Amino acid sequence: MDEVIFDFLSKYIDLTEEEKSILSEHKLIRSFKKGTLLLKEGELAKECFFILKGCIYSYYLVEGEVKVTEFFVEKQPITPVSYTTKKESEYYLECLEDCIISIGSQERSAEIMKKVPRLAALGPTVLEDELASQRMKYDNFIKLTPEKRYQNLQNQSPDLLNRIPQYLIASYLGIKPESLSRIRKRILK
Amino acid sequence: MDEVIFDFLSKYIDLTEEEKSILSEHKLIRSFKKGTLLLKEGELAKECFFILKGCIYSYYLVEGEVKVTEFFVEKQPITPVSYTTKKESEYYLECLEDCIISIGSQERSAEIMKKVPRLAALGPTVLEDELASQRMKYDNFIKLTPEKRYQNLQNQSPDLLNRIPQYLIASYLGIKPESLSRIRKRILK
DNA sequence: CTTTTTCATTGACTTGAGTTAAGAAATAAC
DNA sequence: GTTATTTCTTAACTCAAGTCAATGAAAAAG
Repeated sequence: MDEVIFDFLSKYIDLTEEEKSILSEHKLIRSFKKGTLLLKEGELAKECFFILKGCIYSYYLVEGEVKVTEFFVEKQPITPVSYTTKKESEYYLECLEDCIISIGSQERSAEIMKKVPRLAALGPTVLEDELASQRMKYDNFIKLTPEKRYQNLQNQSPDLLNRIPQYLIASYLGIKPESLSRIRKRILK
Repeated sequence: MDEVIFDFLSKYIDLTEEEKSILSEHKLIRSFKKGTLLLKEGELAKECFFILKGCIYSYYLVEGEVKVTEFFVEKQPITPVSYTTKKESEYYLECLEDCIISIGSQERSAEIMKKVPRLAALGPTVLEDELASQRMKYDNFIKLTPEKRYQNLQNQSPDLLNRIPQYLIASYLGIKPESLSRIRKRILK
């Protein structure tokens, strides 16, 4: 299970066996049932997450309507805006499947940094990556029609389409489930 | 003119007069005429910018169509994605007005960091701020209709509406100029 | 296995944005 | 100040997404 974490970190840094075992000691891993809310609107996020198994999605509730902004799966870190800004969260984080998650906190991070100082340098890099992908996400949304967005999703992460109910995919694409149904029908021809 | 820079930096750090004068010495300031392209699609961004005066916008060209993603005005830093990723830019940066801009580069940043080491700590913070605002931008786009987006813009940055031609505002909102015209008419009632 | 609930599809209709084209208004150029 | 160019508005029409409602399919609960 730890391999999932090390695999993620290997993109940024080569860890020694010693360092890996320090990380293994310090990590906090928990399981959550499908439907569990990891973060609610109005709450302060005191934790950040790394998905070992399962799937999580973030959404706003706008006038009673769910507006999905992102899906997260294995090997992805989730740093809630509220975790960095220390302000109340405006969105929800919910488990879409039964999940196994590694949980981070400011204290635990500080502790680990002390023992593996090399990890500190990695912070800004991960930030940069997240900023870049966030921009891409926005830019794609601006540039493409719902239909193109769906086709993009099909090509870039076909796994998500098999794993996630269509009404949530629709919301993520910025349309209603009925419209997604029609788009799918249109594409088949 | 330097005051614009110090004013921006004061959000993150209190500089001594000495430090300020070091910055003043090292900065590179240039003027550009309206219409100048600071970055083109396919180019590698070797510079980042800080606007002292004027207005810049970023846009994609999708099948001959301009898709505006952002407007930048005084006191705003612009770090092109291409500057951090070192890959060819996918979008353009263009001066919407005559501009006075402070220009940054990796080399010059490194030099300044050497003389004012305290500035280094500021990097991740600025990154975090940018990530947060980028996320907000995306989330607003997802959550709101074009009409609401326009009203938001009216409330949050009325200055932009007076400064920027409406057909670019329309593009920024994700609609055509004709639709924005109609929205404005609808709102007036 | 059966029932219940949730999710996906379809159809008829409404609504708002896109398109095309024309003309008015505002800016820039001379 | 006049002309030329760019920008904004309006109108008629098309089209895709929203809405409402019904039905069918799939998944969860019993």
